[in-house]
Amino acid sequence: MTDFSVIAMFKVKHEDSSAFLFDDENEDVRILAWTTTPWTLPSNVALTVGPDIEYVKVKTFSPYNARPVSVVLAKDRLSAYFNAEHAELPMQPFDTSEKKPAIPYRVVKTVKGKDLSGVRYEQLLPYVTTPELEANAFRVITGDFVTTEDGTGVVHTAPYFGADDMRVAREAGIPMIGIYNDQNPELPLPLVDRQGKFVEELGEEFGGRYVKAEYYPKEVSSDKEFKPTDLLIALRLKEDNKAFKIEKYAHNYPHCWRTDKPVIYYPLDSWFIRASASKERMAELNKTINWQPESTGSGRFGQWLENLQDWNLSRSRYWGVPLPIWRTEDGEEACCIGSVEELKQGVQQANAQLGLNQETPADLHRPYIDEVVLVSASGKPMRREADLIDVWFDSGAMPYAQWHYPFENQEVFERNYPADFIAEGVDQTRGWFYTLHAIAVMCFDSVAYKNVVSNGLVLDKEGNKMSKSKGNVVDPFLTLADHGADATRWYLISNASPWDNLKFNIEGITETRNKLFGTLYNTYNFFALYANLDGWTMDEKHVFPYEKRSELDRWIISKLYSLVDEYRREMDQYEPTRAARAIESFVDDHLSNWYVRLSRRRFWKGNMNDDKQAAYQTLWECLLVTLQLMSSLAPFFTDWMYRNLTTPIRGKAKAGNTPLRFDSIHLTDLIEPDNSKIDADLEKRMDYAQRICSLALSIRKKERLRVRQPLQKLLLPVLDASFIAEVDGVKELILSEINVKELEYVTDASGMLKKSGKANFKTLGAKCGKDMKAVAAAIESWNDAQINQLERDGQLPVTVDKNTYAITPDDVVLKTEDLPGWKTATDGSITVALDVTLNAQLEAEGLARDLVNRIQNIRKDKNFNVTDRIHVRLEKHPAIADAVAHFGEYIKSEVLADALLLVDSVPAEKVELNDDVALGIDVVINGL
RNA sequence: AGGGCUAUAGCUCAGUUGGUUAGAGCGCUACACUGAUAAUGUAGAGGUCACCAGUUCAACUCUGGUUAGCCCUACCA
Repeated sequence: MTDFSVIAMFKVKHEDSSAFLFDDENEDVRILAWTTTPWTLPSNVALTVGPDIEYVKVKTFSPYNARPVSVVLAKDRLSAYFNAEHAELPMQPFDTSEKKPAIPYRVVKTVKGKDLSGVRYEQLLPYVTTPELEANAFRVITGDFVTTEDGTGVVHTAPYFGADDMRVAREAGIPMIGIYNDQNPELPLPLVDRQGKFVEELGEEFGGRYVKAEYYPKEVSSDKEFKPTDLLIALRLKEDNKAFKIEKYAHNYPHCWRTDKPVIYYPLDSWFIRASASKERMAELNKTINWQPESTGSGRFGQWLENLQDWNLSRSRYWGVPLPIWRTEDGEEACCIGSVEELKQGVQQANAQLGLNQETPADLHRPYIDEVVLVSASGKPMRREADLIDVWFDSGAMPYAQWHYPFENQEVFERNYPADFIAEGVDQTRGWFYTLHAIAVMCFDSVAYKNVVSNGLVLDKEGNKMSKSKGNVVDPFLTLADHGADATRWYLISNASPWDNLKFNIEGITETRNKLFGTLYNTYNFFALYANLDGWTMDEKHVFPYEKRSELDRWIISKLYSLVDEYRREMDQYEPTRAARAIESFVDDHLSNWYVRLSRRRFWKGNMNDDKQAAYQTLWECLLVTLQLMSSLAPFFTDWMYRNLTTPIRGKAKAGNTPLRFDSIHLTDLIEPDNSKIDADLEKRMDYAQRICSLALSIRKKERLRVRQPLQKLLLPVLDASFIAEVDGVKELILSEINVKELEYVTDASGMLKKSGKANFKTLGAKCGKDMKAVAAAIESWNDAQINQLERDGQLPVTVDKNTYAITPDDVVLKTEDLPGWKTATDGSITVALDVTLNAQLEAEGLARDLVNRIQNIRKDKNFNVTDRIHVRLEKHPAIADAVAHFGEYIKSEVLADALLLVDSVPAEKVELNDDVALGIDVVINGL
């Protein structure tokens, strides 16, 4: 807002203590002080200077009337008010009729702020004064908050209207200015009343005027002749030769959030809780609370506790909890009521002693409670203090109030206190988090909560705060209606840690839905399709033994229980985002993309047998446990799927009292960790398998060799014997996944292996220090012979300058170089080479698989049932002759064909088999 | 003004006690696979790790400073 600001000239009194500022007794010396609130000037009692700031005395002429004057202001502010070009002008009065007069000046003295301390001046607007003020106020004091960023470096100090002012004035022993009356023998009333009007003592000119223009009714303040009080004061000062400069000044000023009018700071009597007395204990106990993020607890909250001020409880309002404090009129005696029972006794006592006929009000709020009169120890009536208690006290008292503790429910309270966990916005650090803590520490010497998450804000997708005026608010109800609660919840938690601000993007919810929920749904759908066909249900009493399950089954079970571990660990540490991401990775990368993809055949091939049983049980367990882990974040989706998976066996489970007896997933017990199901070696083996497959597929891609085309051999250069044993465990899996016939290890013995070394910077760094770079270069230049020597001897010396280092195998990362003449690919320490040569046998098999694929596509196009048996007729073509001859039975079993015939022509459209071959394929259901 | 958080690919985010090819998903492009098919895989393009200085053999990582965004508290004489 824009206000009239004024630089007032405070006339220094000529005394012994100020003599250094005067050249002679008649010199007019003024101290300049700036204010944007001229209405506080009648309340001025002191001028505050920075003790170490330099001030200058400047001889010049008063800008409004050209009278000689000497002004004091901060040296740094000189250039703001004096044009350096005018420092040389002859010292004579300027012409006041000029619009922009050149005002001559001379800097004649420089002093430190602390030297000015104690200098007395004449009261600027002497409407109200007392002998005490005359003796002790109206002088210069020092304060550390003074700056020279704006104004004059001298702060006009009116203790009633500013906390800093109040503090420095008190420290300096400046008395209060104001109106004394019978009700206020100690503390005078301020010169502005609670309506925002100057008191009558300010005379006809100002008495009764609102100090802010906004407080006037619109019809008054909009009048052309209307002048705001700030301006009237400025003009009064100008007329009296007390103003140095008057101008409009735009600044931030606090406004009431309801009326949008400027507020004024106003001194009020208040009741405080002496929180500062227990700040050490609060800080101490705070250290036992697990803050998430930690920095809010130690930083924002911890530092706030260290500088803790007393807690002002009083609020001048009507609705709320009344302060339970009664005082005698003279304030000598007081009591604080602690319960309804005490109040009743107090009322009875007062009735008896004061001859009253009061009843204890059933409603303890205003206005009823205000009517209650109690009696003091000496027999005087006591009335309630009119104020209410800060509503934040209510929030902090919540743990006790909710149980009406200590009057009732002691047991349930003690069982549940302190709280295990609370969460609120980080903006509540000084609100709820504090009030809970303060009350707990002061009343119970305890924390109120053991764990706390202070969550960040939800911003719009650009990172701006959502606000109605900007129109960037996302409607939560629409979002939930459109995208569902589960995907929304999951997105909120998985996208960013709760304590980070979240850039909310609706597309992120779609991504979550497709990626996690879509994949899980697909996996479930796949499972349900075949489980229904086979009429399979889980039998909790006959779990297929884990040790008899396949490598792949045991692997995904191991992954699952590793996930259980990780989930519990992260959740225990209040890291829900990490827990959610671990689940996402399991579902997408491991369960769907590896386990199901590689296991599909087991579900649809053949009749029920041990392997199929194991596959069903494994996938079923993975789904169920995953759902359970997800259930707190995605309550609806998981419950729906849980019931789909378990409803058929509910009766049996209830009868047998097994874990699945519960109708809802939210009633089940969270799965316990089970280390016996975790096999780290197996997980490592499978990791090798995944990487090896990925490498082989990338070679196929480069060489344009489709996966249906079988290849003869995969070569795997190996660096140590354990690698062979590990890969052997997953060999079959690799070969079938990449459609290769055999896997061959390439070792030193083959003579094909060419190795190179690279420095392991981590181990070598500590060993070699400055010579690191030279040593690393030496290692990279090693030839096979040197590397073999290292492996044989367990060490190899490298000399740099005069230092010799014994390099051990741990210091070197070995890798194999590409095998000349082979197609290779490398990922870290793993290299694979693929034999890409084809022969007639391999080509025929590849074509057979192409045929299977085409026939399957036709089955699908024709919407055949997956169990339908068929007859197939193929148009004769030389390209497929070998394939049909050698792989006819294979084709038939794959496509559930009872007959596969080669005929001259078929009544069907030609199907493209590859770039060169197209032929007619006729597929009909057997018996039709 | 003080305190706190954040800054990495077009977007959303990972990145362990500093260690040498900085990753993922989405999006884009190409290809493949397919009895999960409105699904899936592989590959490609895409980075001054906000900026500056310091410590170190080595800094996205540690220290100091700067800038920008946000939050809290105070003040705005």
